[in-house]
Amino acid sequence: MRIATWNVNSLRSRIDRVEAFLDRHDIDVLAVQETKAREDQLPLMGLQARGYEIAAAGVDQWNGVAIISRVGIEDVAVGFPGMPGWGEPLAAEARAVGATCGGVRLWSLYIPNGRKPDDPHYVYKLDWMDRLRDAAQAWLGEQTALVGDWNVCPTDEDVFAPEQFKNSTHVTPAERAAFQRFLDDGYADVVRPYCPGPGVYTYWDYYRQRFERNRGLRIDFVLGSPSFADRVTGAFIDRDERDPAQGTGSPSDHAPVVVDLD
DNA sequence: ATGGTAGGGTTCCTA
Repeated sequence: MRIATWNVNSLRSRIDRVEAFLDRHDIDVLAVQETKAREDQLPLMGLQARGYEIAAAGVDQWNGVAIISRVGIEDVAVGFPGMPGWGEPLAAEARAVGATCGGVRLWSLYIPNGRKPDDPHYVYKLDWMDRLRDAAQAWLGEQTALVGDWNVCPTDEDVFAPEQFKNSTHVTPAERAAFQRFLDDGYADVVRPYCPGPGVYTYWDYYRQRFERNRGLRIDFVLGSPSFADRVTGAFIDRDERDPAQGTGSPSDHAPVVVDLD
C-alpha cells in the first residue's frame, strides 16, 4: 500500500496536478491539507472516476483537510476527542480528519500556523498540539499515521537559514518540544531514514525563487506508531510537484511526501 | 525592518 500527504493550497485550483500525481505514483491513500473548499465545492468527478472516495472536514475554512482513498474509508472522524472546539458545529476549523483506510488509521492534519510568537494563534498552536498528543497516546497500539503539515521545523537542519528564523514561529523551543513529545511517546518520523538531510525540504515559499534556490523548510511529516513504522519499506519527497516548470498549472508551495508499506 | 507570490475567505487576509 502506498500513502501520501500533501498540502495542496486549494484542491480546486490544484485538481489537475492532484489527479496526475495519483496516477503517476499509483497512490492508494492521499491526505491533503489546505483544501480551501466547502464540502459542496470539492472537485470529485475525476477522483471518483479513478475509484477514489473522499472524506473531508466539512466546514468553510481555508485550513480544511481531507483523505482521498481507493482502499476504503471507514470510521471517519472530524477532529479528535479533546481537540479545541471538538464537538462544536465548526469542529475547530476542521484541521483534522481521521479515517481507517486499508487497515491503517490515518489522520490528515493541519497544525495551526501560529502566525507570530506573540500572537494568540501561537498559544493556540501549542495547546492544539498538546491536545493532539493526549489523544494520540491512546492510538499507539494501533497502526496509526499522523500525517500532514505540522508547521514545525524540528531541527535547524530543517530550515534553509536558521539565523533568519530566530524570532519566527516553526523553530521556537516550545514548538520543537511539542513535536518532540510525539517522538518520545513512540511515534516515528518514518520518512527521514529514506530522505536524509541537510537540504531536504517539503516546503518552499512562493516568492524570491525559494524553490529554484532550494531555500525551504521541512514541515510535512508522517509520524507512525510502532506497528505502522514496522511496515514502512520506503519513502520519498516528490520535488517535481513543486517545480513550476513541470506539470499542469501552478504548483502548491508544498511537495507531496510518499510512504510505501508492505 | 521590509518585501516578495498565490489563493480565496477577495479590493484585504492568511499562508
